[in-house]
Amino acid sequence: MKIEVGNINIEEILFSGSCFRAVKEDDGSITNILSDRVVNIKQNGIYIEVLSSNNDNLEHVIYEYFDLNRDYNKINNELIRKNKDIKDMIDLCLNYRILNQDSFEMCISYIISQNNNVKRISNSINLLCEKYGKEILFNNKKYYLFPKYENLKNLTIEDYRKLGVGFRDKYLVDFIDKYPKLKDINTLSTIDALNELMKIKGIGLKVASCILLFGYKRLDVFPIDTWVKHYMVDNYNIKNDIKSIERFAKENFGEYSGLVIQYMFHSKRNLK
DNA sequence: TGTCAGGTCCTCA
DNA sequence: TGAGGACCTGAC
Repeated sequence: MKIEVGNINIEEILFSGSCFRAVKEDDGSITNILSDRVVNIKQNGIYIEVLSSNNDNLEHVIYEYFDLNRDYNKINNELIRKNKDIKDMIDLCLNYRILNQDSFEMCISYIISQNNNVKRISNSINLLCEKYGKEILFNNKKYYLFPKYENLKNLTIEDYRKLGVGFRDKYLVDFIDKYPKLKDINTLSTIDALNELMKIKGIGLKVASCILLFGYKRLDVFPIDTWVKHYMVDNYNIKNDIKSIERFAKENFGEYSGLVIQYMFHSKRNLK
């Protein structure tokens, strides 16, 4: 299916660090696993050619996943109007979008991500999917969907340890244990949603912020990791502590703080 | 061989 | 209340 996506760069978005399962193929296309299907995407200018294991509602699914219904031009103009000094950075990110990923998958992925590297995070997630996710045959190859709560509810610490998640095994057990009792995050304010997620062992402010940003479309969170800390201290001359950085982001970027942090990553990559 | 990785928890002062 | 060490393990 051919879909017009406009001025975005699929490869840069999928490999920007928030998606752990996309794979680049020899022909330049990218295969990725969404919550209910496998997709293979090849970009040609403002169009993408999508092959999928499931064609139901495919255009809508792609639009949602790449956040194509949101008016980024409007947001960018608003950000630049308030902060003229970030125009150059935003100009490097006009082809970037925040992915809308499955919230359950984001919770588990970002619990695994703490104090970890991307390669190892991907390995653990792929192992988890292979063992407990639904098998899908696509292009004569086996793929595995991310497991559902029901597939994981009886797993033990030892089961997780076998996936190479290390000390995060007990965090995953605690998450699955508390998951059915969690309040509906979509009905909560961002502050309440952060606090609700942080009731789970192994979810601190950074992981909770990432979950809200990539799993719940909340652009007003600011996931501050060591990298963002360095960037903010170097570029904005702020004190090197989370509270100062948080205050600065809130005052300057407001409801789009999370998006601006992603722009910081993305522009830095584009400058390299 | 040692350090580090897109943090969080726990202990102790 | 906050500073600092411990934590799995594979990549570099």
